[in-house]
Amino acid sequence: MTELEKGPTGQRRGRGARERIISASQQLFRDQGINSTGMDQLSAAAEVSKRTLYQHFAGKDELIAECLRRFDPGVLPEVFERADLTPRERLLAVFEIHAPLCPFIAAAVEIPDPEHPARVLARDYKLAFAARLVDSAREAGAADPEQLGEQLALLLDGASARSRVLNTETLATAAAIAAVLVDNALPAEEGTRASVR
Amino acid sequence: MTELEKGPTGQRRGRGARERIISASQQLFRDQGINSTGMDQLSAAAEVSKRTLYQHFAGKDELIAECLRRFDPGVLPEVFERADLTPRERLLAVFEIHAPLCPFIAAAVEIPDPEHPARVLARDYKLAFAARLVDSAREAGAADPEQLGEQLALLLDGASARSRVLNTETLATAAAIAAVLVDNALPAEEGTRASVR
DNA sequence: CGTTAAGTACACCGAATCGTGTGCCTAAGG
DNA sequence: CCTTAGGCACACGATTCGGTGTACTTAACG
Repeated sequence: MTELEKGPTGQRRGRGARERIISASQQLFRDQGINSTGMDQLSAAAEVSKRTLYQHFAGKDELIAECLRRFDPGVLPEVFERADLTPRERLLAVFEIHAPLCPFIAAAVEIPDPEHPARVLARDYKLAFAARLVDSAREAGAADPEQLGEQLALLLDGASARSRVLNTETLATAAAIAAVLVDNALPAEEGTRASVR
Repeated sequence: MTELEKGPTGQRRGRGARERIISASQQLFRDQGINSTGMDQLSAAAEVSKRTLYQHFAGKDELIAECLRRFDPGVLPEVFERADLTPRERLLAVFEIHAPLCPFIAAAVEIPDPEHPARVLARDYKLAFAARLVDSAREAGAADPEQLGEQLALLLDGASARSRVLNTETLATAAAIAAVLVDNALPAEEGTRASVR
């Protein structure tokens, strides 16, 4: 995962401060929230001098944005690549992945300014993700792919937000809804008897 | 609404500082976020001396909690009382009300500590609201009222969170899903041809 | 009238915020 | 070897944060 840490590859000079900063930030932002995490605490957690921190990132805002940028290749996207699943199964597989509060929602709520780079990024990500759902819906033969994709995206965000408030996992509820929507949107087919759970 | 403000009723002494504080807080918390709103700015906006502020509320935490407590009698609950609607229509009417980011979700995301009074309050509110949806679902004759109520609640939270991230209204998407769910959960009936919009 | 409670004005506190300036060190690369 | 870039330690600064202490004014009630 960190090819800079020990291997003499790429710009092999440093001791990999940048990577440590980003991963520490992602963790702290997730566990404590963005606003509740100070730059001092952050540099301590990353075992990086504060000076180095500011040599890599112009400021906290930029650091936040960079953290969000690195989240994409995390977990979800690979679901869309799974060839062992039918398009229909792929749409539902997204609702099997349990996760803490979506960092993009967190950023959008914690940061008031809609023009903040992190919020623009969050918006872009959500749009891109919905687009992927729409594509899958189209592949699956949905009657109205745009609508189904947008609907599934809303379900995911709902589960994420609601889980945070209730302190309880609510993904199963979203999955049940998704099953209904997919059944309704796809032309009648065998296997429609999918578990509503 | 404010019987203290001018009328010589109750503890009719003060000039109604408390009410001004709360309504100013609700507005600022909504517009700027909780963490981005300082007590100084708040006392200025409420046209109340900072000292008075702290004579009414032991601290910011308590003020936040009180603000959330006052949100309930706002808009939504009255939908459940509308006798001119069928139970079924009542379930769907909830999705007609456009609003900014739900303050309870906002608090749950902005405040890291799950034991914070405001977060406990948010949880309680969401549970109570879902319970009311469940009741309406039962009245409407849903096959599984608990499930339908919980599902509709998730849709509302999803629309709220997603609207914040996308900077776009997404309630219509949630309403469309709700229509499908209600149609599926209620025993076949005339009028099932409700607009999916 | 006088009492009393509500509100005011303003300075002040320690702690935390993001961010810098300075000088030194150390390891990788040629 | 020496150069050089990445990193470090640490003090500092300006601002803001939530919250207080003190002494004063005002208005309602009896």
